[in-house]
Amino acid sequence: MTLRLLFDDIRSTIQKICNNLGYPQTEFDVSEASRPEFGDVSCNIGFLLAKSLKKRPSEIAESIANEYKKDKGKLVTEVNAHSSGYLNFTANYPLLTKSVIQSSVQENYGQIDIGKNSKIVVEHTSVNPNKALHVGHVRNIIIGDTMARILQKACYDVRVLNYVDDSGLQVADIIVGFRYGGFSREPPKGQKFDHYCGDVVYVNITERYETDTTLAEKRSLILKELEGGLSDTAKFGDEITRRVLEEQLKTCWRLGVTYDCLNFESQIVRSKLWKDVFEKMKSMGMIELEKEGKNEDCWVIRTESEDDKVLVRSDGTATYIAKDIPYAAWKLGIADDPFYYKQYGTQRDGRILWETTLENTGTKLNFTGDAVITVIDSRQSRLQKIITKIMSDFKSKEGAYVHLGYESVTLSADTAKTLNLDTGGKSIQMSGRKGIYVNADYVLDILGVKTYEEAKKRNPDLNEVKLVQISEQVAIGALRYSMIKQDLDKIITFDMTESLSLEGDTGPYVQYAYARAIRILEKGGKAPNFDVSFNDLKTSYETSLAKTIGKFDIEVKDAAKNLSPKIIARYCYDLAVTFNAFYEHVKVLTAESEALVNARLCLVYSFKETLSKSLYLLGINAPERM
RNA sequence: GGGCCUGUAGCUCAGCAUGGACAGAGUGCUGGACUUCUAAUCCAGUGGUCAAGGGAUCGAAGCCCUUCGGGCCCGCCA
Repeated sequence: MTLRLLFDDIRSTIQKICNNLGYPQTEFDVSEASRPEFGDVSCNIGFLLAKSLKKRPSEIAESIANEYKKDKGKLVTEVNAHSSGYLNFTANYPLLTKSVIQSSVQENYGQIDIGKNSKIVVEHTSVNPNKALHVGHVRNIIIGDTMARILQKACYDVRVLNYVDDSGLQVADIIVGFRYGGFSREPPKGQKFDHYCGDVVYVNITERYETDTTLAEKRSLILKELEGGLSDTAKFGDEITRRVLEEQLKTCWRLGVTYDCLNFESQIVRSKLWKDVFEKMKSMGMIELEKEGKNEDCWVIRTESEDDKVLVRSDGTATYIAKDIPYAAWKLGIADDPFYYKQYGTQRDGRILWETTLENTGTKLNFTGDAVITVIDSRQSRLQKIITKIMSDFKSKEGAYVHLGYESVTLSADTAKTLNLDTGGKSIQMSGRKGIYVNADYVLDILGVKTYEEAKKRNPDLNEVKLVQISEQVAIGALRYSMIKQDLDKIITFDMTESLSLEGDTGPYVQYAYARAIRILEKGGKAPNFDVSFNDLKTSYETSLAKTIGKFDIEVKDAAKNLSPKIIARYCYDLAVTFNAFYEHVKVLTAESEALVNARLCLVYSFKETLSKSLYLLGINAPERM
C-alpha cells in the first residue's frame, strides 16, 4: 500500500457517505494535509457543498465526519471536522508504515500505469554537429532524458531520438573554415574534435565573414554542393559532422544519456518524405500557392493570428520549417518510412543505438509513436505551433504532437566576465556563433576537480580509482540536478561559481543522504528482516520518512501527466530532507532493542531503495561513499 | 505593431493547472550542535503591502480585466 491507496480509500468512503446523506455529486479534493497538526490527509468537500446545501462548510464536514467515525476502515484512525471547514484524517501508522516499507522493496515500486504500454517518442538533444555541447544544450538533453525515464516508469513504451541537422548552414561554415580558413584538419593534441570545431574553427570563420565578403560566396556554393549529397564536399561535410557527433555523444553518454535512434536531416532531405508530405498538404488544402504580394510564387501556410509562413520558396526549394514537417510526420508514423536502419553502436547501458540510412541494409525498424514529444527551447514556439497544427490536422486528433518548450540558459555577468565580456552587470544569451558559451565538458571537469578534493578530504582511505568514480558521479549529479530542479518556463542564469556549490538544494545533497543510508546498512551487518510488525517506528521522524517514501507513485503520475520533470527532483530532495532529519535525531544501530534496530534498518533500506529508484529517473547515480 | 513567457524574502526559486486552515524551501546573515550510524549534515533566529490597481467569490499569491517592469520570438536564414 502507498499513500495513493490511502487517499483512494478515503475518497471512496466519503463518496459513499455523501450518497447516503443525499448530498449532490461533486469533484472534491483528497490530498496531504498542509500541516502535521491537521493530521495526514485533508478533504475540502465541506467548502464545495456549502453553497448548494446552504450550510456552513464546518457543518457539512461535521456531518460527514460523524458518519465516517462509524466505520473508519483499517487505514484511518481518526477523523476530524475542523472549524475551518476541512475534513481531516489521521492514518493508521503501524499499518501504513508496514505496507509502505514492504511495497517499497519491490522491483517496480513507484511504477504507475498511465501509458498502458502505448508508444511514445521523445526527441531531444538535436544539436547542430559543428560544435561541442554547452550548458544550454545540457538543459535540453537533461529535460528530454529525464522525461523519457519518467514516461517509461509510467508504463509508456518510449523511443528516444536525436535529430542530427547535418545539412545546414553551420555545416557549410565549418567546411569553409577547413577549406579556406587555414585550419588544420586535426585538433591540437588533447583537444576534443567537437571543441576544436566549435571553439576555434566556427567562431573564427564566423568573425571573418564580416571583413571578407568572398567567404560568404564560398559558403553559399558549398551549401548548394551539400544538398546533392554525392559531391566531394558533401562527403567531406559528412566526415566532419560524424566526427563531431561522435564527440558530442561522448558527452551525452558521460551525462548518462542514451538514445534509440539518430535521424539525419540530410537523409530526410534526400528521401521522398518531403515530397509525400508536400503532396498530402496540397491535397488536404492546408497550403496555398501565393499569387501576389511579397510571397508571390511561394507555397505558404496560413496561420490564424500571424503572418503567412513560406514553406517553398519561389525557386522551388524548401525552407527550414518545411524540413521539420516531414520529420514530425515520420515520428508520428503518418508518412511511409523511407529509411533502413543500421547499428551505430552499443551504449554504456547496453542499449543499442541505431541510425537511419537510405542504403538498403535489409533492416526495417519502427521508431514512431502514437504520441511525440519534441524538446526544443521556447524560442521556437512559433514554428512548433505551426507544426503542431499540421500534425493535428494529419492525425485528425489533438495532442499527438507536443512541443515541450523550455526557457533558455543564459550566462551570469560574472561568468561572462571570465569570457572577457563586460555585460554591465546583466546576464547574457549564449551564442555558439559568437563564442559566448560554457562547454558542458568543461563544467563537468571543473566540478570533478572540486568533488574529487571534497571526497578525498572525507575519505582518505579510498583509492584513486574509487575517488575518481565518486567525483564523476557527484559532478554529474550536481549538473543534472541543477538543470532540472526548476520549472521549464524559468530562465536559468548559469554562474560557474554558483554551480560549484554542493550544499543545500543540490544533487550532491541528495546523493549524500544515500551514502549515509548505505553506511548504516553496511555497519548494521546483517540483512534486515522485513517480516515483522513496525509498530515501534513511532517518532515523527520515522513516520514522515515512511510517508514520504509512500508518495513515490503519486509523484511519478504527476510528473508524467504534466510533463514536468522537476517534480521528481523535488521529490528526491524531499526524501533526502526527511531522511537527514531522521538521521540526525534517531539512532538506528544503537537503538534500545534488537527488534527496533531491525525495524529501523528496514526503514533505512526502504528509503535507500526508493531514493535510488527516484534518482534513477533523474539519471543520477548515488555513490556509496562520499 | 503583434505573439509567447515571466514578476512571491537581500539573492535563486516552490506553491498557481484543480481558489480554502498562520505564504514555504534553498542561499545569505546571526547563533548553536561533531570522543556519536560520514557536519556535502542538523537545529534555532533573521527576512514577505505574493509587481500595482480593479473585478467576480463567503474566501485570491492562485481566476478575469487593466497597467507597469523584465526576457524571448515575429526572413523566400537555419
